[in-house]
Amino acid sequence: MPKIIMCVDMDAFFASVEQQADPRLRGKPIAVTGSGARTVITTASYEARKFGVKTGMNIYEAKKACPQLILVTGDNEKYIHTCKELTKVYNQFTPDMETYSIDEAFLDITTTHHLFGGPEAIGISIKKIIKDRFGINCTIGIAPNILIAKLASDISKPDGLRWIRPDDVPDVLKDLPVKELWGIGSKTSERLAALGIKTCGELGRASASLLRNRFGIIGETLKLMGMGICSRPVIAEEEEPKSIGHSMTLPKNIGDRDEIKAYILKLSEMVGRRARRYRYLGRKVSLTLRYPDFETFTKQTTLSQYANDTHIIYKSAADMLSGIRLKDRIRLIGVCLSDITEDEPHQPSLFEIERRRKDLLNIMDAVNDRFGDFKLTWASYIMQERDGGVISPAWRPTGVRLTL
DNA sequence: TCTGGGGTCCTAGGACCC
DNA sequence: TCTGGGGTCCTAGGACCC
Repeated sequence: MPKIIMCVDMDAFFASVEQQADPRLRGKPIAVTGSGARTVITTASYEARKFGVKTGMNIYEAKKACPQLILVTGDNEKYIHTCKELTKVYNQFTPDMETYSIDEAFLDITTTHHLFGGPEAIGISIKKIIKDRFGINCTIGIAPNILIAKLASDISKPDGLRWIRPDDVPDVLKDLPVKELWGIGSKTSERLAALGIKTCGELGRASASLLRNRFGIIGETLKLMGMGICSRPVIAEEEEPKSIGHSMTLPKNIGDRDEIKAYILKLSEMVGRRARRYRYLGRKVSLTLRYPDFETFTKQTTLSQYANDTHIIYKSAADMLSGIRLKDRIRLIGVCLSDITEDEPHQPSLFEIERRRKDLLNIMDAVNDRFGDFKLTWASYIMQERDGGVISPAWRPTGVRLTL
């Protein structure tokens, strides 16, 4: 029996939430941005999109496209709150629900839709509840699998509802550019175009061995995607994270290593604190740097033991920095902890506690000695300054991805 | 007043081991 | 009187997603 999967995608989520919160913004071209000096557009309202304002644009570009654009600094708590409320709505219709991102969810309604009058009736209900309760439009796609459900919602935005039944799939895909499929980006579509494959129809008919030769293990998956086949299930349980990282574009490019290290310390503390809060340890630390010309590179090192201590993360990242000859000033710094495992709860011995306290004090002293300019203390600089705790669509309502 | 931040997955080459 | 072959671990980089 074919499954019935629903994709619920909020329309211009952050912008819609802001317009709902402030009636003066309704019907106007607005854009939500981050808080930094060199931020970009996170979400543009549909009124702003008409002028060509797009996600990822810098402020200058966006204002050029739409001079009357109203900029709103994102308020993550609002979006998280709304997202959590939305999951409650979805759970009225099925327990088999995956919060894929902050503004998108997959629902497997295969075994529950008959209780509510069928898939379309559920879609209509969800749209109405969300509109009535939160004042937000959403677009819903219904299909035999996630790939097609997502496509159905993508091609029906905004404020749409589309059910692609199994028999309709070939027709929908026949002339659809491959780039429209979830998982096929610009590079893959270019490589496919070089093989004369532009539409999903062509991809579905392409030679499996040719695709395997050119694309390796994903070759067959590509062909299946072209045919509208996808076996990825709706994953209701939150999975363990694979990495915990933070990065920041600096207010100004910096070349001074001590200044760079101060940022590395701050990012290490953000990473360590999040890992500790959710009881994860990691064994790999990576340091990412970006030059003004946007060249970006990463150094990674394996720790001798799993850890989530700020100073261990900091030390390995700072050591990696020492081994790098910088060709220019730095525009972005990132610190990431990966190879994650759960922290086994255990009673630290008195010895351990004492050792940790000493380590902590030592590192603080060392840091303060070195970066006296920053008047660095745990309380004043690292702990309190949070940079708005950027929310990303990779965020999930519970668990470690709660980066606030 | 150029270009954010959070992730996942895959590949490729080298070191090292048997 | 030339260089097997499989496996794992490691680092680096890239594609893709929201």
